[in-house]
Amino acid sequence: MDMPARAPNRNESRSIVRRGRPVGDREAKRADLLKAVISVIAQEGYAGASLRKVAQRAGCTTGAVTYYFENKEAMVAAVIEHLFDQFDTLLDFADIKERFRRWLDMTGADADLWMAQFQLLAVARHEPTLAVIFQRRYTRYRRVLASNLAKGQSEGTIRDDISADLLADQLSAMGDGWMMMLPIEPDRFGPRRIQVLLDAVIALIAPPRRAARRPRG
Amino acid sequence: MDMPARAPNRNESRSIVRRGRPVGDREAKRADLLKAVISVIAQEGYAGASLRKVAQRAGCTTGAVTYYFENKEAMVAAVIEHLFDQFDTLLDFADIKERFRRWLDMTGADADLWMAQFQLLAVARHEPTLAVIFQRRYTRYRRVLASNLAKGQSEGTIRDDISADLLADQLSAMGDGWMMMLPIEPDRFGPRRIQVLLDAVIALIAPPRRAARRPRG
Amino acid sequence: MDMPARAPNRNESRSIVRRGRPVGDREAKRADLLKAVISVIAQEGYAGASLRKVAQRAGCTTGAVTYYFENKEAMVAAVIEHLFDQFDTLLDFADIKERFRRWLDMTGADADLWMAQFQLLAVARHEPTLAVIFQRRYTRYRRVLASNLAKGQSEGTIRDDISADLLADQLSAMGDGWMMMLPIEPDRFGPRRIQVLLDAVIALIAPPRRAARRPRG
Amino acid sequence: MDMPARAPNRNESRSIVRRGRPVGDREAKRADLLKAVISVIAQEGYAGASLRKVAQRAGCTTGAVTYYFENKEAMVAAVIEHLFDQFDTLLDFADIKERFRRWLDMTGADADLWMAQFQLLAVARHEPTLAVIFQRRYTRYRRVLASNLAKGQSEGTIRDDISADLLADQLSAMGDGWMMMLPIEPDRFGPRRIQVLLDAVIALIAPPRRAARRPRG
DNA sequence: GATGAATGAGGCTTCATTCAT
DNA sequence: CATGAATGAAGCCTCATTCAT
Repeated sequence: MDMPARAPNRNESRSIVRRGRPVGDREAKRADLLKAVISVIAQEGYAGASLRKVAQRAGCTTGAVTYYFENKEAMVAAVIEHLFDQFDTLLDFADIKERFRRWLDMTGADADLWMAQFQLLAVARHEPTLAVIFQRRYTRYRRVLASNLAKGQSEGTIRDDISADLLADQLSAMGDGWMMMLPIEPDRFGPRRIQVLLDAVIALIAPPRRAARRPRG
Repeated sequence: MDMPARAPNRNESRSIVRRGRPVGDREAKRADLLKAVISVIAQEGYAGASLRKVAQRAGCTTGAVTYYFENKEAMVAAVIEHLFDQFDTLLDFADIKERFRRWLDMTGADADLWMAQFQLLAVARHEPTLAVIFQRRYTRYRRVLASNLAKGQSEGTIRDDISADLLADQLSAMGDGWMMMLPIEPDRFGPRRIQVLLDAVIALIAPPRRAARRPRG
Repeated sequence: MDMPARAPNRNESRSIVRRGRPVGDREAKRADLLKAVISVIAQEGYAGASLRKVAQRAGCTTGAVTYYFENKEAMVAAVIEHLFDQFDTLLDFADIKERFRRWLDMTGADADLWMAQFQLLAVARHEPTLAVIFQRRYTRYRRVLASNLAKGQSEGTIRDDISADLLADQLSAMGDGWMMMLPIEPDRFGPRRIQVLLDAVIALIAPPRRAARRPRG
Repeated sequence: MDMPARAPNRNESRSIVRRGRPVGDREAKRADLLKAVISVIAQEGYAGASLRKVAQRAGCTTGAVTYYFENKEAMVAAVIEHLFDQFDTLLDFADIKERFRRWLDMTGADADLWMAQFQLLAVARHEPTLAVIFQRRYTRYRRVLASNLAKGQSEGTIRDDISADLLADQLSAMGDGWMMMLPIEPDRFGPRRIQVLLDAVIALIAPPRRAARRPRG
């Protein structure tokens, strides 16, 4: 029988332990936990993101984590959805330059988001459940991006010799590639360098300059 | 112990090999093990790449693996070097189109290499020892790529309104981004689609059309 | 990365810990473990038979147990087979009385066997893998018992108004029932009482006295 | 706390029930919970009978279970008493054949009772508190059975060469043995086979035929 | 030179239990 | 009355690593 030894009397129990039903709002606590997970994954890698460590960072016990998430897998899935929710806010900025600006800001301020995203992408490769989420949300992301680019093309601010669809694909991949290298070569991604990279992207997708008319004599 | 802990680069190791003497089973066995590691990482993810599984795939015992590699970390380091050795062969093709062609081939034939590379990149994020290797070899890779692009610029086959250095950075990132999504959305990367993507890249870095518009006129 | 902190140097390690390849015979050690499992199950019940406790009783670590048995389930399956192997030795005694005598002895000396058997039977109810083993071996057991009884019937030492098959079924069930109550009411199963019970069984399956004398006429 | 920890026997509880007042939801809810526990134990085994699952099946929260039962142990004890209350109804049928008939019916209709009984018997082996209950109630059960058999002996319908006490013991064990195998080999216990088994039992305890031929003359 | 038995830490999960609300 | 958030121990298992043979 797996009845553990009697729980100690109240006198015996650790003095400060808080038991019983606490106040908190369920959703709020869940959000806190998600933040803790992202933070741990970003800073210690997915392999280091044990439930214990997550609980520790969130300031609760392991049991609490498994109380809010059925599974580790479910927890990670929730994290991925949460991350995309954050990234989707980028899409609200129709202007392509403004969006890159925002992106730039996030790289600095919410670096954890990118780090975690990258780690999870690697994990998702072998976890079909997670892969499905990535497919769904990435597809949506690229679709919006493409439609923005198409608008830019019709306005003449984006080159139109490459379809908006392909451009979206290329830009998305480029962003991912940087996100990927960012943690490995942080020195390469100081604010100034990022600015330069973004400018180059703008140039890359700009319509052929009129200047191009006389480049070579 | 008289065996080297770190896997020397190919260049270094070549030079130390005793001339007249057969290279011995040691190096061969090590190479077999490296292949096994890559295969396991590619197919089961880094998390699934236990020494046991590696040994199993290589058809030997766990002891053998720890005998040939001082450490798991040392083993992984050796794998990374090995992977870059493979990728470096891409750089032998000076022509940009030809290189993309090769890249395309590798994506299909040696898909394991990409998968493993991606997995290890994620791991390296939190393993300074491994991160250093990536920095060193990536930098070298981009330098060669940039010099190739510079040559293309001077020959007028590559647009020169963006510095070769930045172009190399962008292309490298784009390639990484695709490598990253390839395992997640394999359907998006059928041979035909890849062809289209590569054509678009060529267009992206080509000199502005006007030049292209009236070569035939 | 889940490389644990470096293992401590030999100097630091616990003084008496034995590492490296030991001498023992694989099968012998496995048998020892099986005995430990039976002992634990018998004395603490199946619920109390944690791998930890088994290892403790066997004088090794938990890891060792999982080294010898792929699973807890596999371990339990091995135990069941082992138990039936022991019980099968009972079948070597063709004479019905002699067999009961042996059975009596086992009840006293190897009481652990019965206790464990009972516990495992309860568990098997909800573990198909284990249930299959019980079915197979119980069927075999009853078949041999029935053939022994049939021989007794043809020799006139066993009543023949009930088929040997049914008698085997009844006796087997009766034995199981006692095995079941034995741990609950040990006081009811002292040597003397068991003797009485067995005598009663002999009487139960003996040919009707008068009828045997002048069968039908 | 003013609620009773142990579940009183039916007889006892009946007497304490306040006369004029409605029995209240409390007892009803408790009974519902008991049914849920039995159902869970029968279908998932004792190991699977967590408080959570019980609550789930009863359609209430975990807290409710611990509210109605001081302990898991107390809950289980209540279940055992409840089970014996059910079985005791068998004893109301003095006629031996009629009782077996009833027994047969229960095997089919209330199979859960047997399954749970068996599971709990295994658990009780190592839980003195529970074992005591089994001893008390089993003893009572056998006493009534023996007195019934003694009556049969005096009426000449039961063989009298074996004491009623021993016969009760044997029959009880046989029944337990079948109960034990029933979940393991359900195929062996179809309605027809059970009928045959019961007939054989009747034959087993019947007086030697010759006597039966000329009953009392 | 190679093996593989054994270790022990740590990961995920389940569970009975407590108690503020 | 009744709930359900939170606890913390324990269970099973996997793994990198060590080392006698």
